[in-house]
Amino acid sequence: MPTQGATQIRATGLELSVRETEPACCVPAQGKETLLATEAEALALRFKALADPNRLRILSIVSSSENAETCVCDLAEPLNLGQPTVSHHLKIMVEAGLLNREKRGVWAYYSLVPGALGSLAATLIPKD
Amino acid sequence: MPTQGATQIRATGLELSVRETEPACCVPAQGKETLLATEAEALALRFKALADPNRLRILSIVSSSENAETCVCDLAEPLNLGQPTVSHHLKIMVEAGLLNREKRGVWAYYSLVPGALGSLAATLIPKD
DNA sequence: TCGAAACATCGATGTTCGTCGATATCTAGT
DNA sequence: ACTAGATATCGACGAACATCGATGTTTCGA
Repeated sequence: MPTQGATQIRATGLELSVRETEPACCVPAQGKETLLATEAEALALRFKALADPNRLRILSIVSSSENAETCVCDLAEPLNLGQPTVSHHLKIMVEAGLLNREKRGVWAYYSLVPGALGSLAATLIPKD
Repeated sequence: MPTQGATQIRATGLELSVRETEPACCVPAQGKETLLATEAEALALRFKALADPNRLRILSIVSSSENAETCVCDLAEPLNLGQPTVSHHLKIMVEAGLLNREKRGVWAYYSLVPGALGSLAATLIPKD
């Protein structure tokens, strides 16, 4: 249950009963739309893909590899992780749209989705 | 041990007779430093602060507020969250270096740390 | 056709996380 | 000092997560 005081001020929209005694806290964003819940959820999904140390290192390895292509066996060893764990992390980043997966023969090659990290970064800078 | 290092590890006395027939998989990054575990952990901590829908909406509200300052009571209602939950999210983002907290009287005002989001975004762009 | 290798998927487990209610702390005004 | 309001902290609970071992799937070579 929310408290009453601030709610009334908000409901009426402007500063009617509040005199100079109040420093006008709890006056929310002027009706402007904030991030919708659905967009926030989608964005959070992509940041969640970056919110793990091992996934960041995977990205680092993939992006610095020779042809910008890496297979699972290249990752498990330097990260000290089991192969199923690496596959799991890769899947998360593929589903987040950060990595491409291409299967050639027995191997699966992973590469950065061009511009994916850039567009994510663009959502962070306030300028528009 | 960069270039050939992992190859001999994988060999283990069996098949190192691979010639031009193989596309040379499992040849890891040639000596290129990947993200150290400690840096990855620190970076992941900051991305973790962005990996929640409600925290992203809090950032959106804070950054679009009039004076770029918001108090807790401005956030609890539009997000449909309890006050303790909002305080908890704010604390996480303050500890991640994304938000400033300034207490004036009874209220606590939160604002963006200038450049914090920008520097985080900078870690995402491949940057050549 | 069989077996080996690379990778994905499944099931389980211990940990972290988001949320809430209750409570503590801190401040301003009476 | 006392009270009321804003915020922080605490303890608990359910959901989500990272990791692992075991197993399934696919591909290639013998």
